[in-house]
Amino acid sequence: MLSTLTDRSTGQEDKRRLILDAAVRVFARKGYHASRVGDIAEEAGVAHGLLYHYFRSKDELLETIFRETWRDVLDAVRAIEETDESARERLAGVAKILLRAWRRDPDLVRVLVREVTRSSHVQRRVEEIDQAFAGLERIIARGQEDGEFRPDVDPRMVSYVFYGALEEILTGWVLGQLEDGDEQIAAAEQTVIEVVCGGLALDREAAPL
Amino acid sequence: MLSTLTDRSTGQEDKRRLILDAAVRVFARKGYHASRVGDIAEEAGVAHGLLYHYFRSKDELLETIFRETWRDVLDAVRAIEETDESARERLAGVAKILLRAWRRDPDLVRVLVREVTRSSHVQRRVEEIDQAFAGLERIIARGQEDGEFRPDVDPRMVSYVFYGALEEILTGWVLGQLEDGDEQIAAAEQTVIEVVCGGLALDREAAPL
Amino acid sequence: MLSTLTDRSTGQEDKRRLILDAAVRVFARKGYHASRVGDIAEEAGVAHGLLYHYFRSKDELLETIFRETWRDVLDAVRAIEETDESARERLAGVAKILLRAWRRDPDLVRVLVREVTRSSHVQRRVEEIDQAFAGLERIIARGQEDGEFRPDVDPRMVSYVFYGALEEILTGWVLGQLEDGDEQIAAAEQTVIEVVCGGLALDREAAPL
Amino acid sequence: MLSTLTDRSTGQEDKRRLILDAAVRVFARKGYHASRVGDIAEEAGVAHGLLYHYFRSKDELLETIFRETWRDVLDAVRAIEETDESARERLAGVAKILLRAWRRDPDLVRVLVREVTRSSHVQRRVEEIDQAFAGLERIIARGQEDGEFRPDVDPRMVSYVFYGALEEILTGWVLGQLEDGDEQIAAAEQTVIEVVCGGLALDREAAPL
DNA sequence: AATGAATGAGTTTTCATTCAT
DNA sequence: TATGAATGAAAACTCATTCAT
Repeated sequence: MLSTLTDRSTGQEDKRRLILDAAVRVFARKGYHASRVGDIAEEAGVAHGLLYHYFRSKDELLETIFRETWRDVLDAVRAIEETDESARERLAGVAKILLRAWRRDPDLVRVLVREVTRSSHVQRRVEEIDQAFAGLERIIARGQEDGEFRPDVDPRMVSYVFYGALEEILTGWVLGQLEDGDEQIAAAEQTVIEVVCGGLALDREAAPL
Repeated sequence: MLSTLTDRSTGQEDKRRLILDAAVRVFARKGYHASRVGDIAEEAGVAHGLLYHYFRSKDELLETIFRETWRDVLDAVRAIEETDESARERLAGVAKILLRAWRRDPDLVRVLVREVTRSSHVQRRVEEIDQAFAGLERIIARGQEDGEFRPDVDPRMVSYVFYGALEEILTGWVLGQLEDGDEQIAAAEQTVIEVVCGGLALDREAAPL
Repeated sequence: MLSTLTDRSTGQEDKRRLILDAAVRVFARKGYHASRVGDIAEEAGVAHGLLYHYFRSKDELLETIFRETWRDVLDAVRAIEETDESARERLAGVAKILLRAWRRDPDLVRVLVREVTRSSHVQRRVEEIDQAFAGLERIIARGQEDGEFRPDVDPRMVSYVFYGALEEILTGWVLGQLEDGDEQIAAAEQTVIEVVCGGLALDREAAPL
Repeated sequence: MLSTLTDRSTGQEDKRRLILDAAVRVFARKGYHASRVGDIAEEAGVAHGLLYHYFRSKDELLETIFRETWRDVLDAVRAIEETDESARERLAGVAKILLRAWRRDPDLVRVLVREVTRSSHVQRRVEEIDQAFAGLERIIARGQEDGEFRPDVDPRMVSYVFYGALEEILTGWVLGQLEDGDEQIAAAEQTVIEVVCGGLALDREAAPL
């Protein structure tokens, strides 16, 4: 179920969803390129021709997975933006969503991390991703405006630092190079927040390189 | 020239190197999958059959690019480890090497950033990459032992945060979503160091999530 | 039509059969190795991709030709085994089937004779061939038990002598080194039977080498 | 050593012979088509380029093996023709040479049986083979003239029967479907002679089919 | 909606052969 | 003689996509 990432599952299991979920599993197992359309159809239990009733191409399948997932993330980030929390709490919220996705739906994360995030298929980072970055940037900028974060760093750059940190940890889990027990996942969240928000704290300002 | 990444160019231009360099250019231009073996041979000015004299397959070509590049990075990280600098200065050194690679050899960075997924898929993150991570981890752990960094975070996890931040910024440049003027490159270095090392500073210790 | 060898043609002409028949013609014309998959597809009037819908490889095509042909031969040999004829008459029946195949379907015989080596190389002589040999052996052994043939020779060895004689004659025809008019074909049958069955006659027993 | 077939080894081991012998071993092991020129060169311990000093092509290598072997066989058959033996003894001599070759040089027989005998490379049966057949035919015809063999069968056809029987037995040994202990080899010789010469005996004449 | 037979463009790889040294 | 780097023709096979049913 795609939407488990942010837990917005609708429960409806039509053929389209069947195919999409099968695609996630197959892509996770063999990688996008090594996955044949027939594999996905077989996994979904339908004829491979049917796939083309719902999706224009194999590529669109991947892009759809991508887009739908990020739409959820985007919604979640927006919801966080609308809370009354501190910037630090907001970033912690985002970290929690992304890192806990690994527990919720490892296959999906596997696909997103391995195939999409830096994919050259989806030539330009899909719009949704950019908007998630923009959300992060706004959270950070607001933190600066509110005097919570030091104002002398570019919030856009910091959003890259923050997102990159999260993604690298997910990658470590995907590739099995980082332990991913419940404790480690919690520790990961805390470390990222401690380090990044610690580094953004006001009294750190103007430290000479 | 592969070795420009860390400036260890030997000047020798044998056929093997010729092919490797051509591959970097072609992969950078069209992406690994869209690059035909014939394109690479043509770019190198040799018959495509010769390619198989030096490399087992198109895939081994990519793997070699990864391996050789990371071997250079690894050497550079080791050299940094052997200096008398502070942990912060050492991390700054690593950041400088990785981020300035974008200026030195954008094609190479383009390939490395865009095809990481393939390298890690095909051959689970080359050993050299792991060792570079281990170097980062040692630098951080030493910083903790020396009382420069707070001791309550897992150095391994922090190495992921640090490396992820750098990689994401490179990705931003590769995808054209982040400005990459000389100023911005310098700013990127400073921001990463400020934020991460700031967050690792001693007085940040034990801040509640 | 493959089955013309023993005249069991069903008349159904599905694509699979179309391809198989085309393969026989093309292999007969150019030899297995010199035949390109595209040639066969063209001869069959289908796209070459379709070939892989029905057969795993070019090799499986040849193997199938062998297997199906020998299955027919096997059936015919079994039918002969079930008659009330003398051993000599039974062997004559087998000789007739194999030698007259040259008239019925020269292309098929051409392929079988010229590519035996490949069939036996790739897949150690199809099971069907072995069973046909076993049938011959049983016919001969029965002839010995019934007192028709001398009992002091190994029936297995004799089946090789008998089959080898037939195959060599077919080879002579295929290579154009032996005349193959109707008369000669009849003479070949008679000669093989005369010589082999003559040599197996009871009063020949125990002749010193 | 090629010439072991009829034991005419000269003892000289020049590079040409080295390559030829290596080729026999490699062809025997992997089959002609699967054998690469490089394999043969490696087996011979020379650079593969050298092969082209002695032979025009890979094909000529096979043809040479073929031709040289059959020249030996041909000489042996001629020697037999010049003896004072009976036709039966002469045929026994030929059978002995061919069947015992399996013991002397199994690799060579393997190659001859699997790659050449019905090969489509050597489109036309090499002249030497034809001459060996002709020798057999003369022996048989002489047997008929001398009143040793029945005159009512075509000697040419009988030479095919005789040779085919021998070749099929060799094939059985090559493919491992026939036991090839010393006893069995002797039995094979005896069986072939008993059956074929028995069938050619005078009193068998005119038996109705 | 659903099927799966049919299509055919597209590319890596192999390997015999050549040739400069 | 001897080497092995260099060449390039040649072909099997894959698989996304279409479409008649």
